Amino acid sequence: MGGPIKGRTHRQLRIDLNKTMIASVNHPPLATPLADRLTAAGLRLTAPRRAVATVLETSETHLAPAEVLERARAICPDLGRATVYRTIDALVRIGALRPLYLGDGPEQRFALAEGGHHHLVCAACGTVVEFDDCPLGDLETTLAARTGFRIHGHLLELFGRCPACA
Amino acid sequence: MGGPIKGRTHRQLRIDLNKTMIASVNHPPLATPLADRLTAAGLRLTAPRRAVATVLETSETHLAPAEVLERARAICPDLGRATVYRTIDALVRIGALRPLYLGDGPEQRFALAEGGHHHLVCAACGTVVEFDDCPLGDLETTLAARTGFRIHGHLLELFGRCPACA
DNA sequence: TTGTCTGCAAAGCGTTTGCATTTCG
DNA sequence: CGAAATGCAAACGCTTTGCAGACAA
Repeated sequence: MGGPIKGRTHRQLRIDLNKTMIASVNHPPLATPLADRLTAAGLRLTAPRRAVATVLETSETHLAPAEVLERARAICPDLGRATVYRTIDALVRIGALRPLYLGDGPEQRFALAEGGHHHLVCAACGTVVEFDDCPLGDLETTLAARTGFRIHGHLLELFGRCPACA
Repeated sequence: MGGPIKGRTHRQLRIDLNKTMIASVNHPPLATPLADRLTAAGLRLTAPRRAVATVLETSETHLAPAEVLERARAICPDLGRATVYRTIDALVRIGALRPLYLGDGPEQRFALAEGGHHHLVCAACGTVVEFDDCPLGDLETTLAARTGFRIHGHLLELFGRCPACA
């Protein structure tokens, strides 16, 4: 039977490759608060939205809607599921948040759109190693000029097998 | 009301940046047939699996399970939904296929794991521009050496707004 | 032959929607 | 005050699972 893809857990490690990395350090995002992004986009800033924004901004990992709901309820107890989805939708459309897929279940996960996200994903066990630096500054510039896109950030996922699964 | 993220369609364009691109051309994957990968992994090669593998290999775009089912039925008429999901699961776990998210609906999409996939995604309308070259060869090598991962391929998604939506 | 794989249909569950009410501006 | 946003709960639709039969090796 097709094995349980679900068996894979959502683990995230973080490594610092500064010493061995190429160049062009990508400093962490300035993290203009998501709340500001909402108002700047002409959307109303409500308590539920503020709670969702705060959770997304302060999380160390890439959250799924259910996790956002759970954590945000600590700030805004009456928060409803639907509002979480709707707020995330809004943030994605404004370009403040971006969807991503880490391969450990059918739920969607999100990350701040600003800056870059770099993952090393194990196809077998779902382990995700995150690293901070990457040499994509030039590419972003080139592509922006060439295509007319306004680029907010990027996601780089290297896919393979971790030492334990290889 | 939270706008319909669904309103965004799954469009894919393709551009050739050879002329303006940096260097390090990433030649297309050798595409060891997916069917071979299955047998190599000790899995049985059945007609349904062969059909799914063929569809995934020959598609120009990144398919969702429902699309794979539809197309594969042209080859294997009795193919069932469950088998498509199970086969995709198997392919992901052996590292031949990789999940990805393009932001235009809740369904998962997949791409061959070998080689690279490079997208320029518009946060507003969901348009995806695909490009073929990227300068990540060195990074893959460095990371593989540093982390012990065996890297099959990568996904690079630049997130922003297309000219029309900006 | 035998354990794997398949199709079917039901179950599961993450996401979306309708609507009356509340809230921001 | 008027439009936008919210919560609830039902509706949806994609994905997974149980099982008996079919099939690769």
